[in-house]
Amino acid sequence: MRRTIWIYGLMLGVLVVVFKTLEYKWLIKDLSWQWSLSLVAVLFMGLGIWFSQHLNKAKAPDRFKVNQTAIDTLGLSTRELAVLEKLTAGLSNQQIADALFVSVNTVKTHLKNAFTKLEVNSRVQAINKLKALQIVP
Amino acid sequence: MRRTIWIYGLMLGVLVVVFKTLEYKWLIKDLSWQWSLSLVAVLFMGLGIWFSQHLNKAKAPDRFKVNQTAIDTLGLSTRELAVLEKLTAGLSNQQIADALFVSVNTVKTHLKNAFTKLEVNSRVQAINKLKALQIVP
DNA sequence: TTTGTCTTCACCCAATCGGGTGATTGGGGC
DNA sequence: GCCCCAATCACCCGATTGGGTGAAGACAAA
Repeated sequence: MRRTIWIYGLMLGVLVVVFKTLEYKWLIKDLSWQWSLSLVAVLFMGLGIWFSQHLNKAKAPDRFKVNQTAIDTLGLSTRELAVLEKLTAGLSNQQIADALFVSVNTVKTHLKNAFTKLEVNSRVQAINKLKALQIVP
Repeated sequence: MRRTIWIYGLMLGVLVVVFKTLEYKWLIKDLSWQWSLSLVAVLFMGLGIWFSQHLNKAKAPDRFKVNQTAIDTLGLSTRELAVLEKLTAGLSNQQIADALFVSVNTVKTHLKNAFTKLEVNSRVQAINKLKALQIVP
């Protein structure tokens, strides 16, 4: 939002410069009134499109925002989240254990507790719920 | 793309009308040169932003389009796809069997073949690959 | 200090899953 | 007619998973 304000401010500044330039007809002394006007119109329409695209692109690559509220209400711990993240990547319990430098039993415990908190009873259901709750991308 | 062309054509039409209006100063006879120019600039920048947003919104509702090409190159059959779809929903083999009115063994066979074609060896990996290939949402 | 939570690990057991082999049926194409 | 392939099902086996119980250390809060 602050970004938008800055951009509009900048646009107004540019506007002033262009007007001053046109006012004294430094560059366009040979151009007629209509032509200079259309130039300005096209220029600013282009700028509008460009800025809009830019703003959109800035927020469009729908970068994932973790839903911390959901994590808190579910009561998922740090370690449980780490295990779930690996789970989402398609790793087996043994692979998760290797990745996190813990025993398979530990991974199983974390997953058991996480499943209980998520109210699911399979890995795929867990993943679907995590995605639905915006806890993982 | 054709849509864009239409819009730009329309914009040019509006441009002409505005210029004619300004040329004869029907509405702005009391306005100074700078003010009318800034009016045009702001107006067209706004139009540019508006059109850009509009175009973006038109294509943004990223509704899912099945990647039939990927399905064909992988050689996934109709039944395999049906099973994979249920799999994605988080169903167990038995639940898939009940949903599709076939035996669990059949489901297992389809899944086995599908896994081979997808070059994966677990349900979660299969889901990840299917999503990456845009075969399921 | 006691309590509670998080993290770690172990053992057990039933259910499920992944993977292999083999067989039958029906439809389409040669 | 013959062949191929999708679809269906069966059986087997080892690996994995889901779920239960228990316990120990660490650490923060009461």
